[in-house]
Amino acid sequence: MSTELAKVYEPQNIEQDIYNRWIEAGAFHAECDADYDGDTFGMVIPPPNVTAALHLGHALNNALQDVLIRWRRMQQYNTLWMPGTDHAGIATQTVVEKRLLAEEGKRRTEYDRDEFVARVQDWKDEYEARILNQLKTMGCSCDWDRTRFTMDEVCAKAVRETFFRLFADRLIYRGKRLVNWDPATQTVLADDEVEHEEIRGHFWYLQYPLVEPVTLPSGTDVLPVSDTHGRDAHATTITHITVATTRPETMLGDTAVAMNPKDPRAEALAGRKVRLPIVGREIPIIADDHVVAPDPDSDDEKARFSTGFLKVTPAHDPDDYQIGQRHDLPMINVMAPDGSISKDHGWDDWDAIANPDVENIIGMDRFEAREAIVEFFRQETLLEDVRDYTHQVGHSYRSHVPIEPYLSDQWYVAVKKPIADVGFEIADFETLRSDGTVETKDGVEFIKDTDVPLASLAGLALAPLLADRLTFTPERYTRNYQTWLENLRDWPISRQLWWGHQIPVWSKAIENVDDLKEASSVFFALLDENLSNPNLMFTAYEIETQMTLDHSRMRECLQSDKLSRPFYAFACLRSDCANDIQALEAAGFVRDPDVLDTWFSSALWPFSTLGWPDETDALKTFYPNDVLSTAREIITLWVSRMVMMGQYCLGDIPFCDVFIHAMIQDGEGRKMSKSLGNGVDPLDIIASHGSDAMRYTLVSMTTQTQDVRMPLETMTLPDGREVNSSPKFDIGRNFANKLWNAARFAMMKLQRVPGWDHIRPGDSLPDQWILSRLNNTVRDATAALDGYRFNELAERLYHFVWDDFCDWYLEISKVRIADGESQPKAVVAYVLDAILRLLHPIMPYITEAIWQQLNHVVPARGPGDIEAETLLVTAEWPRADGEMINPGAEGAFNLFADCVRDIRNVRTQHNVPPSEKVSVTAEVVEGHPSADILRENVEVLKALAGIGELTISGEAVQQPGNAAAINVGGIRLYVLDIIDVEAERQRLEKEKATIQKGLKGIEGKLGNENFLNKAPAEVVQRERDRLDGLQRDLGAVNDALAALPSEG
RNA sequence: GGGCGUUUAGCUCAGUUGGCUAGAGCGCUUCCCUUACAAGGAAGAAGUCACUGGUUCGAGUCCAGUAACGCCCA
Repeated sequence: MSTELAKVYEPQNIEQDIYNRWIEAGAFHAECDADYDGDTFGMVIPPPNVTAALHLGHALNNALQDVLIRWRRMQQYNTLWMPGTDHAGIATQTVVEKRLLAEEGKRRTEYDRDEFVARVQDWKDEYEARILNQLKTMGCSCDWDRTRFTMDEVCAKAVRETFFRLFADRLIYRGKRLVNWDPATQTVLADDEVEHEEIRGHFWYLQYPLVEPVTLPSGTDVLPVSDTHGRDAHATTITHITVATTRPETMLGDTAVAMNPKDPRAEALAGRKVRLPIVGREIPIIADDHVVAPDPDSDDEKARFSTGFLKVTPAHDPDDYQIGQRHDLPMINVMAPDGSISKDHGWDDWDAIANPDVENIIGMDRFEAREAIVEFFRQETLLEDVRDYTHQVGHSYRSHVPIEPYLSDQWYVAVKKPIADVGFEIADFETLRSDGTVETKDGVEFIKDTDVPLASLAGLALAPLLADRLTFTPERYTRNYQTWLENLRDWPISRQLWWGHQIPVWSKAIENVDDLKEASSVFFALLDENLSNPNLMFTAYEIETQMTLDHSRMRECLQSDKLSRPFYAFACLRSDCANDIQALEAAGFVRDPDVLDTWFSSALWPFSTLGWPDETDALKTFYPNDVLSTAREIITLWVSRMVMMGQYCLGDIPFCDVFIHAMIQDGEGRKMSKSLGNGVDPLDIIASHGSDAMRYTLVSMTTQTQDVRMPLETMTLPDGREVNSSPKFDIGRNFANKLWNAARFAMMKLQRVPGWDHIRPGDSLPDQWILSRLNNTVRDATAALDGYRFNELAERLYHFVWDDFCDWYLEISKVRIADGESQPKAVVAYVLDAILRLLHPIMPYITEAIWQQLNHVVPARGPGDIEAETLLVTAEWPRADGEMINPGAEGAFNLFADCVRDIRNVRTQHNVPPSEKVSVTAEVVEGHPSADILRENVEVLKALAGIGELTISGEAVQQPGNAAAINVGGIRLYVLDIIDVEAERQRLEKEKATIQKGLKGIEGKLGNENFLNKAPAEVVQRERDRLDGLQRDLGAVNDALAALPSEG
């Protein structure tokens, strides 16, 4: 490295080299020793999806994490920041499918599974490399040797083990349920993968003819749907009823019409039948409390639109599903997985009802079918009305198409089922019991006021929060987490995808005794004489009742050789033991083709990455971790499940602090996204501004709010590309440049630096002051980090460096060094040293670069004259020395600085060019500290304020004519030979007005009896002191005004 | 419908337990290419702290309500 620093900071020249040095030094690598008993600090990276390269949100989150880990590393903790990526099942599969379709014109189903997965693997390899490179470019100090991927062998083992344990604990079951189905990607989605969007749709009012006309008793009028229809209110015989629906296409699967039992018409109508148009199916009218009675004046929108009759489609609507369960209605599924109308997926009465009208609709897409059906009703004059209706419709968070409630077999995790044996002492349980936040119902402990059993997966996740062991910053997110868990439903974990962890369950339909025999032979073959096999777990699911058979029942069936009802037999394997698989498959068992929800593997991330279920040293050293930093939208999807699984698998929470960072929006408050074209690529910012500048800006923007806006502008990179950027990043770039130049200047001056032990900073006001400021800064910066107050950290350091160090201390040092003093050199070296340490977590590259140079120039600096550490990355974080915090010196220095500022102000007001020296007479009060302050810093004052002649007088001075008078805390300064009397008068009048404004406020307070009586004495005293000061200032201004030569 | 957030200078935002003559960065005005830095220096202008009430000696800060915008959940 050259001894000279470039004039302008050019990050591109140094970042790569410095990163390599850190890697070579192994600075990011955590040594794991199970016996290590020092402080550890661990974090896992929220594994970025391999779907796409990182965006600015990632840059923010990872910058914050890097700040934390670097800070703790400097505090000499044994630190681990675990890196890696997430396979992001549905998302990645979707983008790869799109690419294959675009580039090769082939659909997924035209490949076989292995072939397709290999293509996704290629994509993953490409993006994983890109992502890791992005992180490294940003300066992230992850332990790269440990980089994991949610589908690699280590993580897969943890997934497998967890699945097996859950399965063995009867917490995983298979069920036919109405799920959130994405017809585009053709997979089930969890509730939280569904986004609700406001849609302008319609309510269609469809008439269903009654099989026989019904006469209503008088006084039970059919309420008109709309006034324009002017139905005869006295009619008592009706031939049809009218249902209102937003999804007419589902009528093909209607199996009832429901009405509220309190509806006056219900008595006459319930139990009657209607004939479903198109389909011809006869379906009953039933009474169910769920139905909302019509009320045109209601606040409830549903009531305003309701006719009182609800078409019931149990296979295509969650509410209808519930009604169907209550009334034992048939479930008729009229759709194929792609959302088209189909007779082949559970349309049980097809043979009975098939007719040309309905056959015509088969094969149509659901939206096409909707139009066709509406048209049919219109043609048949059965369409009574169409009304506009704006409502929330669930959309897939991946494909963005409307979700279809769809009946299908899925695997679930039972989140509120009591766990027979948790297997660990959960510390939180005892805390909650003694808090009284546990109540026992029917022998089961519940978390108070919830239906969450303490010893359930939801309970395990909730307990540490309620016991205050898990905390969120900002605190308000606690509630998100809590309410979500309290209202949690079972977690559907199977996904109809190829990219992911394939479910380790083999199944076989047991329909007759031969099946049973075949199955039992393989069961017994795989069990040992104790009827056990640690690698194997059986369970079963009765097809008719949809009930999971318990273990003893199954064994009964097996041993009795009798089969009362058909069922599915399931075998879960803990590992892919070839022997077991072979035996199962030979007996007709087939492995479930589905894969697990991505979040299942993400939930294990904090310990799967550490090698669990093996008892590795890494696990012993770093589990539990300390902090998780992430975005708020995955608190439920991810954070809660990590806690759940950490507790379930290891008996402890994976981290105790969760920091939720803000979402970066564009200048208009919109989410950044590719489709809007308002995304920002971190690498572009790094290319133009440098990594440190980007990091500094992001950190300084991190307040406790939910969103931050980033006004965008287009920028041209050196390579000519036009990219999105933001003027905000200039903040960081300018600051980096300032620091660079300050260091450059300092090091130009740092020859023959005296040892710290040979200087006496206590003798010099500027030295005392800067050291006091420094130690305040160290204290505040550390406290800010402790409290995750990132913006405070950034701003505190900014102002210390720029204002205190550069604008004042260095400027003063120039004068003193020129004057032959060497002491400021030692102080500069020491303060710069501390600045580099303090800024390193935010701006690692530039600080390390300067550090290397400083080590070269002044290897030992600061108290003790100890040689500084070779690398800043592992150097020690400064500790605040309370002895050096000196409010007296700070006050004195402020007085001095005010003198400088006021003289400069006067110069500007009177248009004195910077090059021109002025003469100043200062009148001080002998014996007052201010007298010494001026006398001891004469040369500095002269230089900073551009003074030629400076006279300091302890005697009262007659205000010279042609002089501007300044009053600073008891010092009177006369700037001589100021010629512009009018400008001076204006300046003084303005000052007077300011003083009077202040006086008015204070006098108001002090004139208020209540203030004097009720406000704390110290506040009253402070006001009195301020009053004195202002009155003195006012007197001085008045004197000065009086002394001005009269006009003309 | 339930929950949360935001509303402070032209823009982006700070403002800890109420004590404020309300701050920062950018932008703006004036001067300065002064031997670290023009990505800089010096000086300056700029705000009924969304609105309405209340509590208090005292409210940007606490409470209640209103409005606008945004996010999450159902």
